[in-house]
Order: sequence, then structure tokens, then C-alpha cells
Amino acid sequence: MPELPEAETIARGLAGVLPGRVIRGVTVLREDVVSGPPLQFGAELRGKRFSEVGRRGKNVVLVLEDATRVVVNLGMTGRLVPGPGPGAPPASTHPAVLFHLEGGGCVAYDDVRRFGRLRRLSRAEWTRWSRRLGPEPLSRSFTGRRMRAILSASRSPVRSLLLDQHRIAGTGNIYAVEALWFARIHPRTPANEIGDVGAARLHRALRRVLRAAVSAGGTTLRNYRAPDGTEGLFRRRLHAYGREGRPCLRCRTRIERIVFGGRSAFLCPRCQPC
DNA sequence: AGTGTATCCTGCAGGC
DNA sequence: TGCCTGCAGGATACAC
Repeated sequence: MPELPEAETIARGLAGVLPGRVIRGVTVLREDVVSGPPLQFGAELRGKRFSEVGRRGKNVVLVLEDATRVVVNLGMTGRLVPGPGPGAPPASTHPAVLFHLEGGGCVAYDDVRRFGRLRRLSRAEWTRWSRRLGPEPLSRSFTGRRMRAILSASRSPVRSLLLDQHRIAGTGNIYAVEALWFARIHPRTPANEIGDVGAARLHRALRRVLRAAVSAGGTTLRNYRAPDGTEGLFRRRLHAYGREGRPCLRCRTRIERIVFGGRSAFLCPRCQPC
């Protein structure tokens, strides 16, 4: 998906638009992107007012005044695009759900591949749902010690561990690959063999990469756009992801692509030995 | 516990 | 131009 930096950018964009607005009605154009009966989804939201917009891991969280939430998992191609008219905003190419707002305008959930999911959660459901996710890597409480503890508890390849939202929330393939390049750790390294020094490097690298990507407004490879339509600029700053065959920016060795866990990883065989 | 595979979808790029 | 294959930011279920 959209990973943490993209979800953060979307949440920030909507935070300037949605709070205070009331949902006049909901149109579910693609039933497979909402969890539960589509009519019920709309009925439960009608007449409610947005209070804030946040993020948890890779999910955009629309908070309503009664403390219920719409949790938006963007899948691979999900977007949230605000627009003026009563129909889908012009920026929306594959509208799946429309939130019509009182006083005019709407917000569209748009998703080409429809891997995304929207779910409405009560306060209690939200608490339970959020507890199942791992810690926020950019939070103050995510310390080097915490990272070390998470790594030492698993012998799965570190790239797989970084993608597991139940252990650390928000990291996807791009930023996992980038962080491992900065930390000079091979993506296949068993997590519990990384050691204290490596764990400290990875902790710093992950936070550094995620922070920089948030500042750049995320990474646009194809579909991703901020709510205002702008592209994320972090693509230009990628050091390993998608750079197969091109020179390592540290040592000029050719970047390699390997596949495991069903997904590509990119690494410098010299900087990131097995 | 971990890993590999398939599945949900559409679009795009590259090879022929 | 068209057809085919492979690939894609994610998550889950299943068998082994």
C-alpha cells in the first residue's frame, strides 16, 4: 500500500478538510471494499460529524464525534480524494465509496484493485483492533530497546518481520528494503541473529527513512497521490528499492533483486552481506 | 513457529 | 496493433 508515510500524508491532508463536516449519506459503489453489509455501513454513518483524522500503522482513521471510527486500509491502490460536486471528485478514477457531506461536497474512497477495506468500528472495537497492531515506529516509546526485543523474539527473515503489522505497524516493502540498506543488513538475515549493534542501526535507519518519507509526502510509484492530487517526492530518494542492476550509492556495486515471502527485496551484496 | 503458495483485483510495461 | 507474461505499495488463509 501506501505505507506509513503515505497514510500519514493522506491523514494530514484530510485533517484540514474533514473535521466539523457532517455525513449526509454514503454511497457504496463497490461492495467488496466495505466490511459487513453495505447498507448497514452507510446507515451507521449517516448524520455523524467528523471530529479528527488520524493514522494507525498504514491505516487512515476517520474519527467521528461519537468516538466511532472509520478505519481505512488502503490496500495497494486505495486513495481518499476530496471533491466539490455531489458525485465522485474528478480526481477519482475508480470510486468505490462516496461520503456525501452536508453543505455540499464529498470525499471519495477510490481503489483500482480494491484490495483496500473500510470498516466502521465502535470505540471498544477500535481499542481491540488497535491493540492487535504492533508499536508505531515513529512514536517516542519506540526505542532501540523495543526494537531489539522485537527482533530477538523471532527467527524469521528480518524483512518479513518488518512487514508484519502485528510486530511493527506501518512498514511496507519499500521502507523495509530502504531501512535495511541504510542499516547494512541483508533482508534475509534471521531477526534474532542481528545482534544489539545491528538492532540499533536498524532502529535508527527505519525511523530516519520513515521520517524523511513523511517530509517528502510519501513515495509515488504509480497510483499514490495525496488528497490534493500531488505526488510523493520520496521516489527520487530511494537508495535500493527498484534499483536492480544500478550502482549502490555507497560502493557502486550493482544492486541485486531477490524474491522471498512472495515479494521482491533489493540489496547491495557488498554492503549487506548474508 | 515459519515458509511457500494461492487468492482477492486491475493496469501497465516489455517481449514477440 | 495485439497478445502474452510478469509484476506491483497489502493482507489473509491454507497446507506443510
